[in-house]
Amino acid sequence: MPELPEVETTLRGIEPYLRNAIITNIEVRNPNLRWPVPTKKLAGLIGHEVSGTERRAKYILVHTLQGTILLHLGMSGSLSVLDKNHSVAKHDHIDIEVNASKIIRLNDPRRFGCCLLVKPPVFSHKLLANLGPEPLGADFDGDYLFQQSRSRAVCLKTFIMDGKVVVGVGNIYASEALYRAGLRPTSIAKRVSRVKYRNLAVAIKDILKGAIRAGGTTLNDFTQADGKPGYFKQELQVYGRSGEVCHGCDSIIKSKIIGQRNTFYCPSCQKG
DNA sequence: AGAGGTACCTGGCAGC
DNA sequence: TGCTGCCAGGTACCTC
Repeated sequence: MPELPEVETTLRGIEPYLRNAIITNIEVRNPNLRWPVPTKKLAGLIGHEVSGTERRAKYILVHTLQGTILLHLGMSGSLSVLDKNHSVAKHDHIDIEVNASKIIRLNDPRRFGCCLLVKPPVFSHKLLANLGPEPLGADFDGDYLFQQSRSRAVCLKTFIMDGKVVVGVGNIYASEALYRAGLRPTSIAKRVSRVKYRNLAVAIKDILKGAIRAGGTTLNDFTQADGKPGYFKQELQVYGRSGEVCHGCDSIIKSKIIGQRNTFYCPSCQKG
């Protein structure tokens, strides 16, 4: 479900409720996420104030002076803001209650997400230490991609989905960015030119910004923190469209498994 | 070092 | 209606 735009959309939805809020309770109904949820350690945050929130890659960080809650939504997770005492549904694993009035609720059917407590220095944590640059940051551009790719014999799509290269480009937006840049997902990363990487970097930024503006992509079950769907699905050019006509020419969109993930492209528009 | 495969888990859907 | 098999937005970790 969530790629970078969905995580960013989620953070924007919950941030107003967390800003300077006092954590008044943390309820863990099911600690069996990707890694065991440290219920007791999290309880140590009760009574303390949220000092800030941020996103790094697809992680949401909720800072307090006692430690940082590190949240990941995995494939199927979502966070929503609800009134305290809102009824509990299936897969509602964790509630973070703030100001004794609202709860930030994690629902994650597949339980690939995580909720950990990290002590400073937060960015030295194993999960954060080796991440590549943010795609929307100034240090991510075509020259960087070109330089990183010189020793890489993997498919271009696998390369841009590698979190050590750049974070936040998941399966949907990888296909979309490659389409926008006119590049074949199966091209070998180290054989792609600097000029093409410049186009690709711009395409990645544009796609992600557009998706954030639309509130993310809702395929089956993604909703923003207020329960509304994202509207980027209408703007998808290739993802999920195999067998349909390309919006840019008369060709039929194809799909191919690359790195165990379904990949969509136009054989005519993407020759690079 | 880099490439490729496996594992974690539930739910929805197509096909029988 | 119910069963089976397949697919799904992520990514750490293992082996080669």
